[in-house]
Amino acid sequence: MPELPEVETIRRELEPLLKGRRIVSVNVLRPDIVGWPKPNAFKRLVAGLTIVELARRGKYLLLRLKPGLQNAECRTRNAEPKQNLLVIHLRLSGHLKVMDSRAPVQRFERIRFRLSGRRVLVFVEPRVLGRVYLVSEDRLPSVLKGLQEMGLEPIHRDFDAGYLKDKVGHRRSSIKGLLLDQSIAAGIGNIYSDEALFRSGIRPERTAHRLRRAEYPRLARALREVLRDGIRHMGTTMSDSRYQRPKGMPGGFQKHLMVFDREGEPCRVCSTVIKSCRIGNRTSRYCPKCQT
DNA sequence: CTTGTGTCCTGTAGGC
DNA sequence: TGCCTACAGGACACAA
Repeated sequence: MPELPEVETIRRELEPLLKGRRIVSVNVLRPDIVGWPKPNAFKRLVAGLTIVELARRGKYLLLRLKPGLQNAECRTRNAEPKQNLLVIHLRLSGHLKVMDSRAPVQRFERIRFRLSGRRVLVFVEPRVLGRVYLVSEDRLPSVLKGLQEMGLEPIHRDFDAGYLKDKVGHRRSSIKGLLLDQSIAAGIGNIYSDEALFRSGIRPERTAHRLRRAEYPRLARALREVLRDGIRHMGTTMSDSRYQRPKGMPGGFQKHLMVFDREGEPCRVCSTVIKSCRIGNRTSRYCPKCQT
């Protein structure tokens, strides 16, 4: 469930807890979670590096690392290509916790990073779809194609009606499906696409190339605003979702959802019953009256 | 290039 | 009560 607002909230809350800490060692409980390189190399290369900064691109969390300065071991390590980014993707159910180093193994714990200062960073991921990668900045495009081909984030200043029309104006699939494509609008998932389509009055199954000219600015604006609102409320925590902030707190945007997870309930604007439909193997919710 | 479909993986909700 | 199936979701591989 983590989409851009959830990952951004995690980034903001994690940064003060992780910045300046050294990764002492790594415990990999589920090797499948390590996307690159092989788990053993991952463990060896990440140990000893210091976290200097947390960044985010779409739904990817990026921990910028630098070699430790004092020990001699680092000089030999510098001869290898510099592995300076720890990339984490939470996929559907992943979350990150910073805890005391004595904390017991968590339910669904997949990886534990032991940190300086008696802390640990724990990656909890029930569905084992999330991934961690250790890459150098220059190899990022070849290892993580999704990051390389990522489109603009709707909160980027250049994301506007013109950009959106260029990307989807000629395409014949549903606008909903296209909004989930990270090469078009980075960071959008099922929740925020449904909400943005509601706000712009567009039905999810509408074919992109048949959108009217006036609908592009509305959609671009709705995407931008729904993400900003999501960030402001620190993300969406559904009753059945595992999204939580690093200290276990829920987000607050679920109280503001207009359509997502509301099928069968009355529209908050016009009281019409919210409907749902399947688009490319995903569920989409909309108001039949407010959205045309 | 574009589009749709299946897969990864596991817990949980709902049906019977 | 307990078993079974469907479903959830993001990214990507693959076929048409």
